[in-house]
Amino acid sequence: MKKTLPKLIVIIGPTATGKTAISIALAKKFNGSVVCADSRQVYKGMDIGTNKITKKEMRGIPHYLLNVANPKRKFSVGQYKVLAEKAINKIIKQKKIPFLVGGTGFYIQTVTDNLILPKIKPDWSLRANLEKLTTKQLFNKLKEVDQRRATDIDPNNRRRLIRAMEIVKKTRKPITALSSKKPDFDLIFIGIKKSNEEIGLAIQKRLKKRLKIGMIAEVKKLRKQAVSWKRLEEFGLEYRFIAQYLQKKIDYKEMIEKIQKESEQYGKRQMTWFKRDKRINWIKNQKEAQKLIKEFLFSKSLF
RNA sequence: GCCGGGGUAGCUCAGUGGUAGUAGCGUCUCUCUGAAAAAGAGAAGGUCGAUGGUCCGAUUCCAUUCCCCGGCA
Repeated sequence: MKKTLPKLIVIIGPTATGKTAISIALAKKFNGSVVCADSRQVYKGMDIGTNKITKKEMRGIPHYLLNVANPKRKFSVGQYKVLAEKAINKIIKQKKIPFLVGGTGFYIQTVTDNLILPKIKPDWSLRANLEKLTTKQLFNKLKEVDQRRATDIDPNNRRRLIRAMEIVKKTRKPITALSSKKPDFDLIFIGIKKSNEEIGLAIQKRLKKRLKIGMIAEVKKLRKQAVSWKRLEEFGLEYRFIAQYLQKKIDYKEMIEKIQKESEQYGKRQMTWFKRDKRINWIKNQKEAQKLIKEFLFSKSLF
């Protein structure tokens, strides 16, 4: 007898496709709570710039994994996975349906595929040291200490090389094969797809609106809270270019153009990630999603 | 109208008498196990404004012509 896993509904899609609106409607309909999967919305005080849902827009649906990190500190997938699973289990205990909603593919995958991440936290001073080596040196070093990982890693990708070295140095042994456990949930993936043109227009519209309601002021406020310019640059998109604008490195028009363009590119990159996952049911509208979820939740399992 | 600068990849520009550049940006494809709005890889695009001439050979030299920019009038 196969034990039945708790159900998890995953809603993904690139930026500006209306994930938020659809997820609220669906959560309302199916007694759900939302777990956000967005690598920037986890930070406190980053609301307008990340397009974070407002209290009002939630319409009473509980949201988890928003505002769980301090923007001055670095947050990462490892932390995300722990917190997200905790939230999902809490929702299940309340006899509600968890909706995992967001655009950060890696964060989502870590939960849906139950990836086993090496339990080594980032060590920023070690990384700074390794950063001094050339890419080739890093790769050769890794080959010495961990043959296996050296065969499947991208030898040009310094960031990955450094991470791999970090793990070996801390554990003092080679990295075990990358792996995942059996998933903890019965999953359905719903993807919201739109044309690049539609996305471009939606980005434009929402950018205009957010500038009006104080997106620049939000960045100034973060600065007052001692978030460095460098840190703001790291966040990318609106935070990066507003920071550059406030430092007079670019003018207002340029700021808008860059946010627009890079947001569009970001959306395409998100699609590159999502396209690989054949489990995703791509939908055009809310109705299709509703139908899929209804079947998923109520039809008797055939196994 | 005169003087000067320019018209080469979607854009900004390199460049050379023997049919153009590993250029930057963009575009497309892709990778992805603790920075993921991150980081990395690959590919496709021009026949060098137009016409005529010199030359074995012109994108490169010459002439004419069209267009753009700056200055003078």
